Amino acid sequence: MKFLKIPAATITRLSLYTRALEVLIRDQVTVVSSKTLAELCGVNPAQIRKDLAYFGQFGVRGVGYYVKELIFDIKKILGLNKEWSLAIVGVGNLGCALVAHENFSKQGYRFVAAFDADPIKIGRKLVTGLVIHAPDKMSEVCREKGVEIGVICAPAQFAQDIANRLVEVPVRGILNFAPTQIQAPEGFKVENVDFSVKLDNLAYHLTAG
Amino acid sequence: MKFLKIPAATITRLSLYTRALEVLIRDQVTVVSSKTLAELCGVNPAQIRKDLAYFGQFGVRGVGYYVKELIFDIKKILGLNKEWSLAIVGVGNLGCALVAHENFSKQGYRFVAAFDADPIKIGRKLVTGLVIHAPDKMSEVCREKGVEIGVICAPAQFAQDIANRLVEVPVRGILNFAPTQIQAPEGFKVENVDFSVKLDNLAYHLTAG
DNA sequence: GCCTGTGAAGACGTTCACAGCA
DNA sequence: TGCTGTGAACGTCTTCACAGGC
Repeated sequence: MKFLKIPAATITRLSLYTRALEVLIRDQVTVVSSKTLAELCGVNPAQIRKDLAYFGQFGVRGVGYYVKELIFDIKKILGLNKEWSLAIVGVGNLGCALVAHENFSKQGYRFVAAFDADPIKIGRKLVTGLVIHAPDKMSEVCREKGVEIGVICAPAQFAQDIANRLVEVPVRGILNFAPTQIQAPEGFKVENVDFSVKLDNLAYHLTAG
Repeated sequence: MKFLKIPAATITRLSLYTRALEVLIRDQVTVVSSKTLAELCGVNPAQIRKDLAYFGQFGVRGVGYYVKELIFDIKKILGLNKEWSLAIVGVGNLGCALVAHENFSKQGYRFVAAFDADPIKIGRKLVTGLVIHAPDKMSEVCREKGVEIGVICAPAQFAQDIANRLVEVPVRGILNFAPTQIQAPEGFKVENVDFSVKLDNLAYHLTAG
């Protein structure tokens, strides 16, 4: 069923489903219905069934879904049955925190390279042992380390420039923490993590609603 | 026009518009058309006009929008014409990075309280001078400091418990960085900042697309 | 009986196309 | 002429409702 267009929201939800399923595994639950899983994720049961239906049939009628099988299948769909190599660009407070953050490694995302424009930082090591390189080493180091995803964690005014370098390397995708829209070539995937926008959303709802 | 339902995506875009407008102000641009602004934000021009139309009429036909007026109006809509008081709960690497992050203060978001369950951290001060309190002081300290928004930056397994405390204080909204869905009472606003999910999205697109 | 898988219906958001106005 | 403001058309996503199968 891969040929029909899959909503972006479906992919995001699949990611949430794996989390809920991991909790179920920890609790020794072996089978789950779309109804139960839906409650855990805060979505509609039909939504779950439809999301899964884009990729095949994973359940047993009258029974539900086998938790371990389902999580395996979803992870395979998402491409989480491999390790992904990341590079961090900009190792300020936030960048360092991300590299050290255990959620990434738990999920199979490994930081294998680090870059910063600050001459004082270049050559120094992060707590993980990762050496900080100058930005002009980006192509060389990223290719050598097989970097697939670049994580931009620099001030907004440098973000586009960094993105251009990452596209040139080439890496395959970018996770952008800088509060700015990044232009990238057609087909090149950029995901934004934008907490200012989320805060503004809160501010709006607390003001108006 | 406040009585008709406003799409969540509209609010998110308003936030992006302010950013683009701030760049225009820096570049001394005084008037902008929906077409130009749309290009800067990567959206459709009609989308911008429709988004603004939910809240009134801000442009001049045949001319466009006056940049300074428009940014003022949008900020007012979003509730950014005041300062917001935040509390950070969980001052690990990421929590510290957020408190120190200048994007928050630039936008009028101030961290006025900090909490952590680690006994070693309690009583210590962050680089900003903020004292770290024990979680059981949450009600007392938050009320005293007038905290409006709680920022959860603790491991996933503690997030719901922290959220419950924050709801009890009560704060008015929650920004959640923990990778888990938080249950909150009807009408209580929770925004999630979820970089694992964003990475999973990248992984999917790099695998399938 | 129970729960999945799925076409059809409904809700929602975006884009078009043009009327209205400087 | 140029650009906003907006109803109508379009497309997309979500939910319903039930057929299919254990």
